[in-house]
Amino acid sequence: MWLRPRKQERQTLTLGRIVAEAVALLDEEGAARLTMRRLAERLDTGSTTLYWHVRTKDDVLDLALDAIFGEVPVPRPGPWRAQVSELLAGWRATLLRHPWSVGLLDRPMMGPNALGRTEFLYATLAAAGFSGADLPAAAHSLATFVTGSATTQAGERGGAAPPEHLRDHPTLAEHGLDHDWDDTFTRGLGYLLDGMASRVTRHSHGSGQG
Amino acid sequence: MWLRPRKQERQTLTLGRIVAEAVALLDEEGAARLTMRRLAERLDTGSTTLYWHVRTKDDVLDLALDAIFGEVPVPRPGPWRAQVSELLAGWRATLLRHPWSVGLLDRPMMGPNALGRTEFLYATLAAAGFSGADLPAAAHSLATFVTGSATTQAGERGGAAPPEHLRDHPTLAEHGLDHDWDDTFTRGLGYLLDGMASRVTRHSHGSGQG
DNA sequence: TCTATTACTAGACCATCGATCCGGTACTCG
DNA sequence: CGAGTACCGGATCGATGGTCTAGTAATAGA
Repeated sequence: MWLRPRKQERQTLTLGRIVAEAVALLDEEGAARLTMRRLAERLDTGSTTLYWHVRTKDDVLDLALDAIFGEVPVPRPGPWRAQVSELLAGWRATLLRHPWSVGLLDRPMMGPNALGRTEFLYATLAAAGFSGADLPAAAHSLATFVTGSATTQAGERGGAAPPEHLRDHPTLAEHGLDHDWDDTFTRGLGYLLDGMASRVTRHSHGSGQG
Repeated sequence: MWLRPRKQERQTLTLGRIVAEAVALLDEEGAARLTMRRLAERLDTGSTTLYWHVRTKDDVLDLALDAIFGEVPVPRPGPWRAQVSELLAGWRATLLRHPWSVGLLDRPMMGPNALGRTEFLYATLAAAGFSGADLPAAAHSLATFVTGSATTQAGERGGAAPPEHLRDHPTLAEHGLDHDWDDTFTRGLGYLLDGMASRVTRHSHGSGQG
């Protein structure tokens, strides 16, 4: 009776609390150790209760993924190239801050936070002069570039390749092992933006088809 | 007695057969339904037996992923831009032909087939004039581009976003919903290669630092 | 021909997982 | 006060990844 916790002291379970705790658990222990039971335990409740707020475990993952997209700052107005660079840098930082996220990058990202950033990207590029087929191509190229880059970097951790394999791959062994990931990202993004910029300046009056 | 299968008729279990059957199972039913038991059943053996040839289920996945990389054709000699385009087109086609693969693209890809393609990419770019920090940057940009592009496309399947969400995202709604994935890929790769080409022609005598 | 060793197979089993059944509790509205 | 509703959770189900341990077929050595 007296041991029974008073309802008012105990925070009521909300979907927001579930998602926040899921992100914390994922950050601390990784995707493989996210369990409905463990998540419920951290929320001081039974695993069954979670299913009142959520339909499946996949829902939790979708929600958690979109939640961290909310951390990506949306740049203030400015030159389109600076805006894009800033958005992508923040995006990449968020993905790397939550390494479990890269394992979830398959699956449609249709949450409000993800859609908001994508909309910003589209709008920025449209304002910069991209139109027709160039607009989705440019937007997807950039989005693809961040997610792919973060995926590669986050997956690479844990030691280099065994020497036996690398003996047959001289160029790879010489340049590919340890390198500055930040520089690689910035430099690669530079290539992409350079190519995009030359396209938009040359074709600012319309969109090419081939 | 007579029902007992003769040993000679029954094919002996090899790691190669396991991997081949795993790829077939993944192709047919997807990653979620790959089970050691189900895989064993298809091979007409017990699930325990698989663990003699393989340490964990993750091993099977690593092996299967590298196996399909073996399907990616390595281009014959030619201009570097054509070689890169051909390699990436084949790479992308393979990933899309085995949609489960994009969910495995986190995790280090250190199998012989993956390393071989990466080595080819490095070597081609090195021969094209990329050096210093530009070499890993260019190679990673391209690898990142294919994997990210295939991931986005394979994950997007299954219907567009609910209209309620899209109402707040006009630019996205207008251009982003249905588009030609092949064209988007080719065009985006064009941006990237354009940017890379201008870099290598201008700096063919050395590598820049900024 | 007997025996020891090696390569391989598999049934029973364990802890754990996602998800559900069904019985509760507490608050609200009439 | 009584009925309805939003929320909670113990027990449980089927399935999973992986191990223990007992086995079998084939070969090598004497």
